[in-house]
Amino acid sequence: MTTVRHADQLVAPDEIVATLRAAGHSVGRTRAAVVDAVRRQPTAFTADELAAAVPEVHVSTVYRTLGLLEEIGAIRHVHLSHGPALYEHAASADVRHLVCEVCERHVAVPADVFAPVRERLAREHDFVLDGSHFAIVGRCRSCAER
Amino acid sequence: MTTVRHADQLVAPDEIVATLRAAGHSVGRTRAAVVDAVRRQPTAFTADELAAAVPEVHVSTVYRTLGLLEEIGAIRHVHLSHGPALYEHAASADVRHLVCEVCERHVAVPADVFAPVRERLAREHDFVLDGSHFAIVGRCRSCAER
DNA sequence: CTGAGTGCAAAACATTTGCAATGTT
DNA sequence: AACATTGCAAATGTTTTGCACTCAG
Repeated sequence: MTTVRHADQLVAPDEIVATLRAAGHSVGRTRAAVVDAVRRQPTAFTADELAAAVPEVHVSTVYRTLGLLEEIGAIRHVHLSHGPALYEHAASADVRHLVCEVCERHVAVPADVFAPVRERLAREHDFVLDGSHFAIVGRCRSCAER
Repeated sequence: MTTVRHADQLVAPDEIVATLRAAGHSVGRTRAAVVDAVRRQPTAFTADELAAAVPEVHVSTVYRTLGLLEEIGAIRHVHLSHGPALYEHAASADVRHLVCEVCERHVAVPADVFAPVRERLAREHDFVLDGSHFAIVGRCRSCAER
């Protein structure tokens, strides 16, 4: 199982900063540095990885900025099974994350794979499936074979 | 959305204790009390709820016992979105848990609802879906309407 | 008697929060 | 100056663990 990485979605230099300002937030060096680091991350990254990329910024600030970026819709986060949340650029393709509960590796698959269950759950159980915020857990081939 | 509760699966008085002994574990009053409390719980319960039912037993012991019961296959646990894990009698029907990410309520639906995706994920992505250990997250009708 | 089981305190982990200090506009 | 943003330390909530003590077989 290979970890699929979506096409790198590097948002234009200050698009995020612009949105931030438009929403009435101030952007000083600290915040600018975090935003910049976000842009430089591969599509899926943890808060910790991001924090490591900006050692001069305190972790709690990283979390706060991440929350803010999520609020303005620049990024979003998914929870894999256990462990830290994964952040991704909101612009990334409409994918669902599959995580192997054994080896923890994950793959992204097109969201429409779930269309049939989605429809059935909606029709028969009044339930709107949302595979975007929590990963779909299972086992990758090699781990399933054991 | 109503919280479906499976038929109460009260395992025979000392069936669990018997299995425990058969597996070479000793069962004193503490462990017996926890096992008894497990039997008295409705199908899905949290470690905390169980602990509350046996105030004389330390929480860490409750967790250890829960782990042991899981090891011998008497119970199993599911992770709803956030918050504590839900334990359930292993004997309960083959269901999958749907959790509303807004109101946190959950419903159990027959596992076969997922058969089509299961098959497709297996075929096209070498991935064995396991909806039994982590809940399927989405929104219940009333929360989805907002 | 001897190993399994238990209580307690403390750690683990990811994330959040209160507050005072600092920076931005 | 006025208000938003930060760093830091401490809290959060769930679960685990090390260790010394106690109990079951």
